[in-house]
Amino acid sequence: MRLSLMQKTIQKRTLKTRAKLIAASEEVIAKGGYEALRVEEVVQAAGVAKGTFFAHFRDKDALMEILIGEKLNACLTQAEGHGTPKTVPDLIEALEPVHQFMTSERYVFDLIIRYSGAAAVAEIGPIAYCFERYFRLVEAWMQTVDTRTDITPELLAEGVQAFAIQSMSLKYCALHSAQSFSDRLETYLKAWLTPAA
Amino acid sequence: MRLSLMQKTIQKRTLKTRAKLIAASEEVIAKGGYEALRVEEVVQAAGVAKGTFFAHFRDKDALMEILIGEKLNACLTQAEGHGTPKTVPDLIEALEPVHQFMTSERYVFDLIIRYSGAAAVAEIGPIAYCFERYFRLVEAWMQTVDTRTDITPELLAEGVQAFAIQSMSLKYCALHSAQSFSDRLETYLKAWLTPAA
DNA sequence: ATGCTAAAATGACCGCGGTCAATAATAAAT
DNA sequence: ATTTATTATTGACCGCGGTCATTTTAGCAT
Repeated sequence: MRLSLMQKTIQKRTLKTRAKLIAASEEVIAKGGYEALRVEEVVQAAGVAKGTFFAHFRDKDALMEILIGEKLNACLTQAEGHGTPKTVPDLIEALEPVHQFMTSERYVFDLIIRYSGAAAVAEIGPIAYCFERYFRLVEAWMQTVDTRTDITPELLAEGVQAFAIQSMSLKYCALHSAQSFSDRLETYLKAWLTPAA
Repeated sequence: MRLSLMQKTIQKRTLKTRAKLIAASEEVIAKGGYEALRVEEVVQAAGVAKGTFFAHFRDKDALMEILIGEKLNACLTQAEGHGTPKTVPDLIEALEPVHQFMTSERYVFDLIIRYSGAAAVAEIGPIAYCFERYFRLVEAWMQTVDTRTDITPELLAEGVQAFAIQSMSLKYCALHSAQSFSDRLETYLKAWLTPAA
């Protein structure tokens, strides 16, 4: 007999259904992008009922967090493989895949920003995890790039993140479309990492 | 007879209906906050049909932009009245009403971020306008605060904005709740405005 | 006053995310 | 193999934002 405090056993079919849902979602997204995804379309493609979807994911955003988080992680892995950058342009180039994906769709950018923070320490979501990973990566790089030394690498990295987000935001702002994303970020980071006065 | 190219005349009742809708919205928000606002509740309180709402506002977000933009403008006016700040803590104090309102509700913060950029130069929305105003205000202050001089006040102001947003974001992140909003922003701004190396 | 036309208001309707009581399938115990 | 307790699935249903063909009203011309 099972003890009352035992954790609920997960049936094999649960994993299969979940995999079907994820696969169907990726199919739908490959066809029309993230924004156009409809839960009804996903469950139809997966061959399950609508209620099943919400038994596997808290809501539509939770699925998006997983899918976008996966992609983001792949981009971060790619960035890590770039080799430690030595200059600001090099740093920007190394992070390019990440920034590229984050601004691939307005919907994606907004969702990432919305879930970039962990609502509770206990349950850090996929995207919050990616932000932490981005931060740690840049922090490590800060010791190889030739920067100012009056503040900690941690603070330097937080600043890089802040300026990267600012630059991405301005990509969607018609008032500041004179400069390209890379140029703007370069201006910011030079001023942040190597101040002259 | 009216000419075909004449602009459509606006009837008096249009203004009255719009005013009723705005007033009803403010009432509803005063009761339960921005997030809990339901269009159905607003139109019921205003005594009009649902379709009327959407004849006056493109969508629910458009109404929110107007209402939140109004509040933001009031906060900015208050900030302007504070007198030109001379130190970083003073700068933070001067901007406090603005930051306070922006983080009064998670829903409000997300909406502000989402509409902070003007989608098209032609149609700059209320919130994008406030961002521009915030930026100009800080830019002007940059000439009185004792800062580094190697970069333009414009760039300095953009950085202040970026760090303010970063600090507000982290307010909603349980992983970084050790520091308070003001302390974190102060750390950022000191490093940004008065680098030591 | 009356007729006419453009503007404004209406509410039934739709799309889509999300819920939940009922039902089916699974795995363990006998 | 049968029973039983638990987990997974189902689909009718709801809430709420948004649409649009139809109706009502305002304002001008006669």
